[in-house]
Amino acid sequence: MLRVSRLTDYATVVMTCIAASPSEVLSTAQIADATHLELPTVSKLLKTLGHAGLVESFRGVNGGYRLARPASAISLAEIVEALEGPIGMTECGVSEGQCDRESQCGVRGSWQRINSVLDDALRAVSLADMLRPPVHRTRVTVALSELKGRTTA
Amino acid sequence: MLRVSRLTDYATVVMTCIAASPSEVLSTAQIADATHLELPTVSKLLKTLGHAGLVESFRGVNGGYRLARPASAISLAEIVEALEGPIGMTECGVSEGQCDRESQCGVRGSWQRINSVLDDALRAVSLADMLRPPVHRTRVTVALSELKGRTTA
DNA sequence: TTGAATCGGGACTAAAATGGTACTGATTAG
DNA sequence: CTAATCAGTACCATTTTAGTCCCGATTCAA
Repeated sequence: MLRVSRLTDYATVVMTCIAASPSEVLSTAQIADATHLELPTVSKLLKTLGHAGLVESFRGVNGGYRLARPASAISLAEIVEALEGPIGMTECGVSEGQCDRESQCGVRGSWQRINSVLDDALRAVSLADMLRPPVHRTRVTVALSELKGRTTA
Repeated sequence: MLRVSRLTDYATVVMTCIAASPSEVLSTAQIADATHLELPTVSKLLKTLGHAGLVESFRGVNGGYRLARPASAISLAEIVEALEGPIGMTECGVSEGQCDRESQCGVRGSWQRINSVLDDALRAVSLADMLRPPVHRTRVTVALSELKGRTTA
């Protein structure tokens, strides 16, 4: 099964939880409580998300976290990248010459194409989309038509 | 980084290698040599691919492997599924109630949508596509327009 | 000024997945 | 009958991942 790490999965839940109360500063404890995740885990996630510039932190009493930008301006891709680094499904890009046949180039090219499709799909889903009930969502469709235009060349 | 396991990556290389010599029976040793992968690793991969019905095996002297179907009828998705099971990026489907808010439903829905895009993209790339040089490939484009039609509803 | 609440950063541990290896048995061709 | 080859299983080492803990820094408020 292709997968995203469990922490990344959690991160989307945490981000959605924060997005559900915009303009409120939520403490780690509140978020952990609401999401039913362990507090140290949530803390670690928020630290990472903060480094990525996705949430703002406030120290001291009544401190906590808030979205750094409106939910509509934060994409699923950014959350994934914050936790896992650049989006990609293989390590072809880094490791060299494990198969020097011309066929291998085709393999690499195909994977890169898959990566690109996935990346665009992730980029097309915003945090605001994730807040909405799962029906009648249309942003992915929009993204795919853009994508079609782009890859037709 | 989102990823597919290294073995899955290897499997695509092995499959492409076999596809490059259609109607020939290649031994594990030949394939290992051509792909620069360890022989036991290739052996393990081929067994798995055989179970999935993607390659045919022949025992005994001059035995080996051959594609079970034409390369154009084998998709990247099938290779991935053979190695990793059903395609999906999260385990939301199995684990229950880790977050009982309505927001969580949005998260799950979004991930399922991503899964679907990815699945379709993988299904749109055939082994024959991977044999071709990486320029002027058009199948993904075709697939995306189909996909657009499908998700527009 | 003091203390409590809270984030920040890093180190650490335990568990799981992964990749790779070895060995033994079954099958087939010559 | 023998050598070549696939089939199956069990095993081990390494890496990655998840999760926890600790302590310092910061802020608010009494």
